[in-house]
Amino acid sequence: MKKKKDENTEVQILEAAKRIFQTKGMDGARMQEIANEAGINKAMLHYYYRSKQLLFEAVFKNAFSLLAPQLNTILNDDSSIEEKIRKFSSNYISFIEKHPYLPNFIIQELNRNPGFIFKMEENKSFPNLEKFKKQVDDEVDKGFIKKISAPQLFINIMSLNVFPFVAKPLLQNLIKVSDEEYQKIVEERKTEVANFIINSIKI
Amino acid sequence: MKKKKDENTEVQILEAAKRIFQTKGMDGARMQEIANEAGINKAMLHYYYRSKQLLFEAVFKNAFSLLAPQLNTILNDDSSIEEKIRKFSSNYISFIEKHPYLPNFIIQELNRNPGFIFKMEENKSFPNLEKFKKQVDDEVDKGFIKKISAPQLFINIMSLNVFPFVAKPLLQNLIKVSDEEYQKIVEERKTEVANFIINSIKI
DNA sequence: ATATTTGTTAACCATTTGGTTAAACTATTT
DNA sequence: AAATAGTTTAACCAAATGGTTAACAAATAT
Repeated sequence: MKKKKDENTEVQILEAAKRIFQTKGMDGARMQEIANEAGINKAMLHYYYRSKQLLFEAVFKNAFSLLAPQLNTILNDDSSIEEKIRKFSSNYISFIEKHPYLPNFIIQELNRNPGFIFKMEENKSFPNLEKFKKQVDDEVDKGFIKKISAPQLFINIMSLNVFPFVAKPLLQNLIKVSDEEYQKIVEERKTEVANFIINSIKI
Repeated sequence: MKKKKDENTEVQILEAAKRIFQTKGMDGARMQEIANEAGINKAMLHYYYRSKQLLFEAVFKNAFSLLAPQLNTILNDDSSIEEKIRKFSSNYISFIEKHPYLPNFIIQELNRNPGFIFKMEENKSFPNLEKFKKQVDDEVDKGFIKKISAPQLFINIMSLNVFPFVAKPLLQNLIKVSDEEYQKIVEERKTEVANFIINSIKI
């Protein structure tokens, strides 16, 4: 076997670590397994990332920085609340279909270690609710939408969009449908969710 | 130290295991930690439950059997859809406030091992959606509520009620509130969620 | 060309971990 | 009270695990 300076060994490790950590979580993942997945020696993981903890943090930050911009769609954007809800619901579901393990990974690891989110807050692209809050209050005042607090509306939007992915194994078995049927239901939700929310808040 | 046949050593182990498994998950939990929590020797865990896997399954089944009856409230009950939604949202949030780790535990472990739910399905109290489905279709036909499919409505109800607990570390930091304020917001949701849903589906 | 830095590996190491064992202790049966 | 069955413990064990080391190879600098 030849050895060559492979500029992206570091990247390959991160990609492999992403796959393993996102499916097995920090505790369930094994360094050896990540090395195998990357097709390299275990010592390389430590050479590039020092420890399991640091490698994990690199993966987590990476995952979070994918999710954050999605949230900003709904928060910092000049369209109306109604437009935002439609755009977000459709975009977000499409986005997660491309990264199915992402929401669960983030939620699971934040529950394991809630203090972890503070490391994310430093990031300048950390989602900020201020603008959304002002806008909701404003549209309520002007009588465009029914009275609702911005945090509650935000929680509702997130819940309806994210939960079906996070709880897929449970929901799918409760409503007793195949993978394909569940997939179809989720697909429908790209418009269904927005309609449901707007129905509820419109005057 | 005196030894006495303690009829509930087995129960104490289960209680300790519940606390540890529900906070750390299967992979993060350590048998020694469970033994310490129960105040007994590690060998006892194996004496009563054979292996970590079996102890875990006992805990999981126990947790699931707490949750299942809550779901049946909404599924097999003779009140109207509207009443069901109000009752469920209020009851369920109260219930989880008493068992805060439960939903996350179940969801996390089902994601780790989706095949696991089949072991639950055998249980006769496993929630069944048939009645709810009929009822929704019926009320839609009669024009009591807007057109919506039962699975979508069910997913919406579950999402709005469960997600705020599962994603607490994330949501709380996004809307930037203290523990007490978040707690207050969740409390409000006992009625807020039901109103939100009913607003959306009522004619 | 040669020295030096960077990348890579196999072998190794200390600790942790789930699980076992054999003996002791307690309760129950005879 | 002696035998038996059930409960508990300390000590032990093998495998797994995160991490290190020393030697070697490739690329880069001198």
